[in-house]
Amino acid sequence: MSQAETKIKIIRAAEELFAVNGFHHTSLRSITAKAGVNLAAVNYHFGSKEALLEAVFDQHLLPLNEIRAGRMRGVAGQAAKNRRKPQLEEVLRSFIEPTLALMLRDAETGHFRMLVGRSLTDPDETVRRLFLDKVNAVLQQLFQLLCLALPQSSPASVAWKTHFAMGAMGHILCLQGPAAFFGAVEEDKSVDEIMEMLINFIVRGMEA
Amino acid sequence: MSQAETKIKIIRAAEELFAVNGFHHTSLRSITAKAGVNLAAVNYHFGSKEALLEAVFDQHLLPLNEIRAGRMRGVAGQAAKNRRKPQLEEVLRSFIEPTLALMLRDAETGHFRMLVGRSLTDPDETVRRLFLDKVNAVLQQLFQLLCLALPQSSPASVAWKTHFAMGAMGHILCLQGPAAFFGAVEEDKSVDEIMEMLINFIVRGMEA
DNA sequence: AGGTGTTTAAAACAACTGTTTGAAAGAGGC
DNA sequence: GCCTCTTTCAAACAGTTGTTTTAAACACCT
Repeated sequence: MSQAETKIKIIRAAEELFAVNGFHHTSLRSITAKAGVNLAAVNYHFGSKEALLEAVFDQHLLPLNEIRAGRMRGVAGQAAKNRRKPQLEEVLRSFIEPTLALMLRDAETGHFRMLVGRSLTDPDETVRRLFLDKVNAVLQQLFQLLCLALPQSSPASVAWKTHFAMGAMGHILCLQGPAAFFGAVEEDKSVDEIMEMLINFIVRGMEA
Repeated sequence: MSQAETKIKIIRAAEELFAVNGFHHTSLRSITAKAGVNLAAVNYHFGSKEALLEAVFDQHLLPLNEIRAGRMRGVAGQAAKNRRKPQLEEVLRSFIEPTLALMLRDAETGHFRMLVGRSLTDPDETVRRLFLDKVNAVLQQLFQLLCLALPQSSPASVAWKTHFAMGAMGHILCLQGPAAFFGAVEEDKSVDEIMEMLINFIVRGMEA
């Protein structure tokens, strides 16, 4: 088995187990068993359990950050060229659409969705820091753009509204399988419908 | 030392450590060390670590649930008496105000705030279930009331909007200390200002 | 083929976990 | 005083964790 194969098998297994059981609740033994590799392979290929988590993050987050940053630059550029402020909905779409497209649309990354949702508020400081460092730059970019889109709001207000928005988005990423929290009523919505509802919810909320 | 004293000292120490480090990252040894009691005291007085977590939840959640349920019944009763639908903002206030009043106002329970915020999406199924079982009834009550307040929305839509709202509220409960995420701009807001912003955000979002 | 560097394998390591034990100390009634 | 019940204590238990170690297997080049 080639080096790349083993690493990929480990990452795949780790992604699922980290997402479902959490980082700390997942043992290297369960990862390597699921991946069909030897226990020592993780430390050989990645160095440590924590470095493995970082590899899982990077695999999806690095490309996603590229896309989000690109779209946000596009929105900012268009606004600057036309000498007007960026549209609130445009700004939010440039961040949310790529995020949820990756997280919700693709069945393959369904597990990664939960991992991201929980990493925002993981009880473990290590996990939180690792994740936040990966997305900090793009979050700052989003905040700057929102300040331009909402010139009548103070930066402090925009900051809190951004927190509300992140909370709303992050929470639905955490939901397990068919989310039957309030009866079974949530199920009869498509992913796109949910995303449109979320964007609408946040736009109206931020305009307030 | 009386039995009650020891139990209270353990609960206090556990509340803080569970909130800051998470349930699984907190060892019984660190709890008993902080509380100044013997290691075996937890299992003697509570039976298990999990039962201790439940005791921490109950101490704050049982009274809080009473208050929330009472206020929501009040709103529902007034609406029924006047033969009109309940006001959306009234409904949300009856749930959010008691919650945030307990969580944010009281410095003593600042730790419990984080514990609640994280329990909603804790990676550990045990913690999540334990918490959700404690708040499930009042969440269902909230959902029913929101359906009445938003008759033009389908139950499925209301369910998702409720998820968004819970996410926004839960997320700000998780924030650590002075939340300096986007510069240091979040700090110059009082707790009441934040709560009003949050209610406003959710009301507008749900009306959409 | 032979040698070289990389990858796997099983076992052991040291540290930590929640829980249990059995004896010691304490409290309260008579 | 003594007796009984409750509470504390230090020690040990059994299990799991991430990480190392040492040797074997493999792949690849000359």
